[in-house]
Formats: sequence, structure tokens, C-alpha cells
Amino acid sequence: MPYFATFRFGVATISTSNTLPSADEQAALFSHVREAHKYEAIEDYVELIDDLISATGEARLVDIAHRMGITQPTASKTIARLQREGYVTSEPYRSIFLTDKGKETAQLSRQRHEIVYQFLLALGVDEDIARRDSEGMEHHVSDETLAVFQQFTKKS
Amino acid sequence: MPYFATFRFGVATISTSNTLPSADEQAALFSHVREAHKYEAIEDYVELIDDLISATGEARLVDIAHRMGITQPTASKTIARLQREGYVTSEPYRSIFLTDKGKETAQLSRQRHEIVYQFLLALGVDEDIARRDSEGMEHHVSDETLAVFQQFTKKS
DNA sequence: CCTGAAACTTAGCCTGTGCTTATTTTATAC
DNA sequence: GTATAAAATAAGCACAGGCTAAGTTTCAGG
Repeated sequence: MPYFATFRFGVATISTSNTLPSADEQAALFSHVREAHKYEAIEDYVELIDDLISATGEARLVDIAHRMGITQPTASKTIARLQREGYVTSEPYRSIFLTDKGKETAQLSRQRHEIVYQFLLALGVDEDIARRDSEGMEHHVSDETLAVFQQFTKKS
Repeated sequence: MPYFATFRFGVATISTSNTLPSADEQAALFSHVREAHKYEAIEDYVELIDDLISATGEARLVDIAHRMGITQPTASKTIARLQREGYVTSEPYRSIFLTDKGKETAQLSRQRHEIVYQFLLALGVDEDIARRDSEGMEHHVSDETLAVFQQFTKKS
């Protein structure tokens, strides 16, 4: 994003670096994105589990795996982590349930997702594209930007 | 995102699931996001390396690590991968250079980044927030949506 | 009610990306 | 020109999240 140029005249170096953020600021940016990454899987899983329970009455591993496009063992491992971290409960060989924490996360996540999706539609993006982009974007939109999105959607 | 309700009347199950995507469609969505994830690190690194070379004349590991907010060994490992995959070159204990492929990726990445950032500003998002959100969002905005963003920015 | 298929788990592998600690190389300052 | 500081590398650990192959449990149909 930054634009600048550097010229060397003998010993002197004159730099027109106008927008290069300070190292610490930039580091904070990247750290923030990495932090957000940690919650992506959690949010995607609980949102899906919530949908499955609403739609079919239960969240089975086989359906989670299929809808996530991964194998059952992989899904199983992540579900185990979600359980460790208090988002879901499940007995061996039984289907999966959301804890209160899980339900809350699912609801917040769905709201964000929906706001981003509706915003893209309001902007004029195709349904299919909006569905795809919102899936990736939702995790990186701050509350502030989300509010702006919502405002825009309402006005259009 | 989907909203629906399920009612059971004796044997029959009547579902109002109106927006639950098919399992395969949904799997494709998630696979797509996972695919995008693979390139995030690459894009962030080459964009940063390009900036550092422009700003300071060279891209040193210590500066990359510092600006990414990670330790040198971690940066070193990722740089090794970028080298393996043909984005950068470097001799042991020397600074890092972009290959043509790396330069191209950096340029495209910077363009996307800039478009998303300017779009958020045009929408009325604060500079700081726009800087933060665009860092995470840029990797998940399709070309189609990017075009819509650009159009919007131009018109405002 | 029992057998075969479906669902789930376990074990073990790989890669990416983070860390610390220790070593080696390069650069700098005197 | 050499000692010391800075930079880079190496080795080793952890965890997330992908996979396959193999074993166990549950479920459903005849």
C-alpha cells in the first residue's frame, strides 16, 4: 500500500517514504489478523452446527465434515478442540450440541455473516459471489466497519 | 446465515429451510476460503518485502520479522518456503530479493489492498480501522467484488 | 434379532507457522 | 584489525488442521 521512492546522492539518502507505517504499527496490524484467524474455525463450526440443529434436529459429525468439505477425522479433531474450549458438548458416538457460549458465538457470527452478505448484495455484487466472499470476509470486518455496512444496506 | 424452522407432526417433517445451501455448495465455499488462506502469507510477505526494498534499498530478515510482529526464526522459515516456491531468492546471511513471480504477486496484492483500503475510506470508515480491516479482508475479496468496490470509490 | 453398512474414533503421517535456545556469520566501532 | 554487537541460521518443541488406514460402535433392514 505505501508508495515512496528513495534517492541516493553520494553519502546522503533522501527518502520520500510518506505512508510506510511505523514498524510497531504494522506489526500490530499483522498480529491482529493472526488473532482473528484463531477464531475463524470456531465461528464457522458453531454457525454450521447451529444451522444443522435447526434444520435437521441434530448436528452429526458426518454432516459437519461433508458440509465443511473435509474428512470426518479432521472434523472430529476440531470438534474435540471446540469441546476442550467450551463451545460444544458431545458424548462418544453421539451428535454434537452447543453450549451457551457456543450458541452465543454462533448467533454473533451469523449476524456478522448476514450483515456482510446483505451489504455485498446492496452494493450490487452477484448472489453467488456475495455468498463466497462473505464467507471469507466476515471474520475480518470490525464492529465499526460492520456498522457502516449495516447503515449502507439500510439506506439502499 | 440461513434461517429456517422445523416442525414435526407425527411422522411427517415439514421444514421451512429456505436458504440452507446444498452440502456440496457449502463445502465448495469453505474449500474456497481454505484455498485463499494458503496464499495469505505469501502475499503479505512479498508485499512487505517489496515495500522494504523500495523504502530502504533492501529487505532484511530482521526488518521483515519486526514488521510482521514475529521472531526471526519464524520469518526465516517462511522465507525458505517462499524461496522453495519461487517467490524470492536469497543467499545465506544476505538480504532477500523478489523474483519476477514475486514482484508480480506483490504488485497485484498491493493493488487489491489499496482498492479495499480506499473503498473503506470512501464508505466512511476511519483511517485506522480501514487500515486494519483491509489487511484482513484483501485476501477474501473476489475480482468481481473488487471491481464493484473500485467503481464505488470512483463515484464517491 | 442379527448382520452389514454407516458413523465415529484412534493412530499415525505431513505441512505451516508460531516459539525458545544456541550457534554461526557479518557488520561495526574503537 | 580485532572485539563486540547485530543478524541470520539451526535445532527442537508445540499446536492446528489437513490426510489415510484401520478399528469400534451404532443403527437399520430383512
